[in-house]
Amino acid sequence: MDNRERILLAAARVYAVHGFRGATTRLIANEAGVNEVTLFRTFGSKAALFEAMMHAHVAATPLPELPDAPADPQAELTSWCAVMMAHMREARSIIRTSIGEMGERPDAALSVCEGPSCAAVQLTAYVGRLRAAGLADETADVPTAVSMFMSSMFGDAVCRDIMPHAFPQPAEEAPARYVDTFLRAVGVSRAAVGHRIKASPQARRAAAK
Amino acid sequence: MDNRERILLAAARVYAVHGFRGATTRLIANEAGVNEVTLFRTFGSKAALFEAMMHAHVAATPLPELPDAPADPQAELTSWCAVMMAHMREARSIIRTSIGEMGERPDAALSVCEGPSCAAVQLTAYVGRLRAAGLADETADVPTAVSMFMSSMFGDAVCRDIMPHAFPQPAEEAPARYVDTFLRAVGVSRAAVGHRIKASPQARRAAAK
DNA sequence: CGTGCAAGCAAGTAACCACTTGCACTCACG
DNA sequence: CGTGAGTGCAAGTGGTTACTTGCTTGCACG
Repeated sequence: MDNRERILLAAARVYAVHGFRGATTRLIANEAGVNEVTLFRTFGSKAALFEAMMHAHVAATPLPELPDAPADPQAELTSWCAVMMAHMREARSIIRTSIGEMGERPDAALSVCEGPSCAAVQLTAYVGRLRAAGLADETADVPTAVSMFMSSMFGDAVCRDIMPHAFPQPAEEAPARYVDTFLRAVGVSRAAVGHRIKASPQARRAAAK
Repeated sequence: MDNRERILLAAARVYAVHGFRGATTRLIANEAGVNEVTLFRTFGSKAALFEAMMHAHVAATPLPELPDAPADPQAELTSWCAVMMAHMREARSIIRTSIGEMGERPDAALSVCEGPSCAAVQLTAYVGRLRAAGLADETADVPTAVSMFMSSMFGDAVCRDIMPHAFPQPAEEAPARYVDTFLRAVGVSRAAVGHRIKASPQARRAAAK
């Protein structure tokens, strides 16, 4: 691992705890085990360093995907949700700090919210496919359900460690429970899914993969 | 309005934008229209000023209450939810900043989360009363539903202004829609409520108030 | 061997910060 | 009128911060 990478990782760690103002170049250099001057020679300025850090961070976390042809919504959504939450939980300190600095540095917060935004679009499209396949209730308030589901995932991943009493179920059970409640809200019952999967050639094809 | 109050309000405004480190005593004094020295003579130190500011802030926002005897869950929860969200939305900048400084100043974040925590307890108790009155499904996963509902309210109130696309419904419709989805999740249908209210003397008493 | 590049080290600079001190002013209250 | 509390103003203190400069060291490569 070269110095550049070491500094980027150290900057992320220090930023997560102390914020932009509190993350002094001295602290970062110590954490990275390099001389403070090296930091300036490599990145030019503190601001440039943090820009590079944010960019590297979002580039390193790819979104999970939802299948084009839904076969088992409960299982597919649960694993998708678990991966999303794991990503967000891992970055929770950086997310919190970035959101907290929204007033001073909007760019950081916006780049952090990019991932969840794309995920919401993905999820909405997936529910659209469920509907097209006749698996979801046509009258459900899908936008509201999606937004509540995303809020729950985000809130759990980012806040569980600081206010654990707000999340009664154990962390490993949470994705399945959120998905369960979400599916009920958009009118996808287990019975209906089992019934339709047998009836729908599209779903049968997907399940056969 | 005396100087002390003026400084407290100015401190809240500056803190909401710049955070603890960024909220310099000079900035606060300018914002309050007083001399910087007055700030130190009144509060002693910057830390003491912010402690007083946080204390004054939580003392100034009382929680809304849910009725002891549920009569119209949909209406009661919607107005409760609207008041809660209005409170949180008004303090959203301070909430964001405090949460962002969790790593450095845990006290601030915890005092900010105090209100929503009490609200969750209130809500859970209310659903318990719905169950006791035979108005809610005994098999529903109430803790998960409550936690998702709280996350949705919190997320909407705190994040809607910075990522509006994540909240598709207009702000004024959101409480009713969240409550609707929540009630479905805990098995309270409008039909069942109407039916049981006529049958339950407890509910009739409450409705007569 | 010599050349050049990357890195460390020591020191310094200009700005900013929380906080202090000393003095002058004002104004209600006796 | 006098006194004391509350405030403003100017200046300063010690510490921290981002960033710079000048010099030295180690090491790969021709």
